[in-house]
Order: sequence, then structure tokens, then C-alpha cells
Amino acid sequence: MTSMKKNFPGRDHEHGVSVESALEQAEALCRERGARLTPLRRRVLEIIWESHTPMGAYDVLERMNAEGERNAPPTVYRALDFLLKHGLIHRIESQKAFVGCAMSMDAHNALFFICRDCGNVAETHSEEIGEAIEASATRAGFLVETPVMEISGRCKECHDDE
Amino acid sequence: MTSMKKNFPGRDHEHGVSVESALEQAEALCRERGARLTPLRRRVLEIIWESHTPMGAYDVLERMNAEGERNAPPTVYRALDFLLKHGLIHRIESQKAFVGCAMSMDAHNALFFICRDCGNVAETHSEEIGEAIEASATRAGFLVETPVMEISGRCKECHDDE
DNA sequence: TTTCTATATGTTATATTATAACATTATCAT
DNA sequence: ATGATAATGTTATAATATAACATATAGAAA
Repeated sequence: MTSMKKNFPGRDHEHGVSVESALEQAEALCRERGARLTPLRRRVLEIIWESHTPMGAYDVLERMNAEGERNAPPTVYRALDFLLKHGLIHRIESQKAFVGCAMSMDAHNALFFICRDCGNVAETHSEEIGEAIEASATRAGFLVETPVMEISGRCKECHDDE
Repeated sequence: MTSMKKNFPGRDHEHGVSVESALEQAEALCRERGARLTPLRRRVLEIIWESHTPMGAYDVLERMNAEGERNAPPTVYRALDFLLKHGLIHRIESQKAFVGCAMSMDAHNALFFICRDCGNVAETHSEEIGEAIEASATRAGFLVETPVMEISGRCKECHDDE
């Protein structure tokens, strides 16, 4: 594993969204939509939120089975699909891994800053960038549906003390 | 395969970069850098440019072996690594696939518009977006290194005739 | 309540993508 | 020529993801 230094804002458990409140919000959102956040799905979401770095599907699976359960990959992938569909998590494509979504109501237009040192991910939603992309897309006659914006680099903590 | 309609600008073989000129540029760039664009690597680059949609590593491999050769996965992946390192191709993370890079000298800050209908990819390099991201990053104390920007949606051709 | 239907989960097998590890060969500077 | 470095060959396997079908469960309709 790469050196795990201090977190930077966003997925920091001290200053960011707490696991409990994330789960509460998820429940509210699902209730509102008539979507079923079953114990299994809720558990997967919880596991993902408990990690401060993106988790691979098999990491989640391992965690689920830690207490002796015998879940198989499809179980996890199906739960992940559900959570993705409802914007409760994001898939970080460049890492084949998943993180909790800090703003499920506006799941689109998320921009991720991913620190290559500490592995932390900060989620931002910039109007400016969204508009710049819209403008560029319009010029190309392109209809934006699902933007994937993952900026790899180094967070403040990690490039301060090099 | 999804319906393959007409191309949109960028990777269109009629209006875009020709395979030959792409290979010539690649050779020039490698010569300049003292990098060795071997026949194998050149062949992989050629295969990728010949496709107008992103190709998976195993698609490339299959193509290489079409004439009876017996290359194995590592051969392809090593060539892809070389081409990536020199900015001659991009990896489209959201598709686990590779496309030729239209602007190898400025391989960073590429923004891809990926049509979910026809599969085509248009590569753009927008100052405006680059700056918006820089600004957002600076605010977060983040040092940008490798931006991944892949906008999925529908190209003009494909949403015109729905 | 019972029955039906749709949704969710369990289970087995396998597909797809990617890399580790080590052997061999080619290139190039000396 | 010789030796060092880089490239390629080869075998095996790791890591990620899904297909296909069986079973169970929740909620709607009777």
C-alpha cells in the first residue's frame, strides 16, 4: 500500500460527512423514490462509507464476508449497481473502485481530486467547470449525459511535506 | 455491437487525422525523444488508429494474431504501456479501451466526448476547461497531474436522427 | 389471507482485463 | 567482440466483472 498520510477535505471522517448521516440521507432519498435500500444494499453502502479511500468490489466483498458470511461476487456487484443507479456511490473509473457520493441529489457533474499519495478522494461540484464543458460540448454538437472527471494528482497534505 | 452510425469529427477517417500521418508523427516524436518505436509497437499503434472507436487490449491482440501470429497478452500490454507513456495513445478509463492520441505533444488536458450510440470519440483540448480545473484545484490545495475527462453522451449525428 | 407477480438474493460457472515471473533475443555503446 | 540495457517471448495466474439459472421475499391484487 502507498503511504497513508492525513486526509484532505471531503472524505475526511473528522470534518466531512459522517457515515451515519450519509446512511440516513440515503434512506431518505430511497424512501422518497420508492427504491428499496435493503439491509444488504445498506450494508454495502456502509462499508464503502467507512473507508476513506475508494474500495474495489472485491474489497467490499471481503469485508462483507469477514464475519463468516459467504456472499459471492454477483451479490456485491448487484448492490453496487443499485447504489450507482441512485447516485449513492460513484465509480472511480481510473481506479476500478467505489466511493460514497457526497451529493446524491446532484450526482452528476462531480469532479474528483484523487491523491496518488494518500489515496484520498475529494468530490467537488463546480458550476464553472460544468458550464465550460457544456460550452465545449455544444460547439461540438454533443449532448452531455455522464461526465467522468477524475483528476489525479497530489493533495495539499501530501505535497506540503515532500 | 451498438448501432454504428456516421462518425463525428475527430476520429473520422475522412475528415480527421489519417493513419499514415499519425504514424509519421509518432515516428518523428519518438526519434526526437530517442524512444524506440519498434515494429511491434508501431503495429499496435497502427491497429489502434485503424479503428475509429476505442479498442480493448484483447481486441488489439486478436487483430495482431489474425494472420497466424501467436502473441500473448503481455506483448500487447507492454506495447500499450509504451504508447501511453509517450502520449501516443490514450486509455479511455470508462471503457477499458484505447484510442490514438490526436495531440501527442499536448497529451494532457485532453477531454473526450464519447458517443454512447456510435461509439466514436472526439478529443478536444480546451484552455477554458483546463483553467477552470486548475482554479478549482488550487482552491482545494490540489496539484493536478493527470486529468481524466471522459464525457459520455450523444454526438450530433446520433441525436439528430432519433 | 392467499395467490400472484415482480424484485431481490443465492449459487455456480465463466468471461474479461491485466500482470508476475522468468527465459530468450536484439540493440547499442564501448 | 563483449557486455549492459532494453525488448520480446512464454507460461501461469491474478483481479475484475458478468451470465445463467435457482430460490426466496416483499408488496400488490384477488
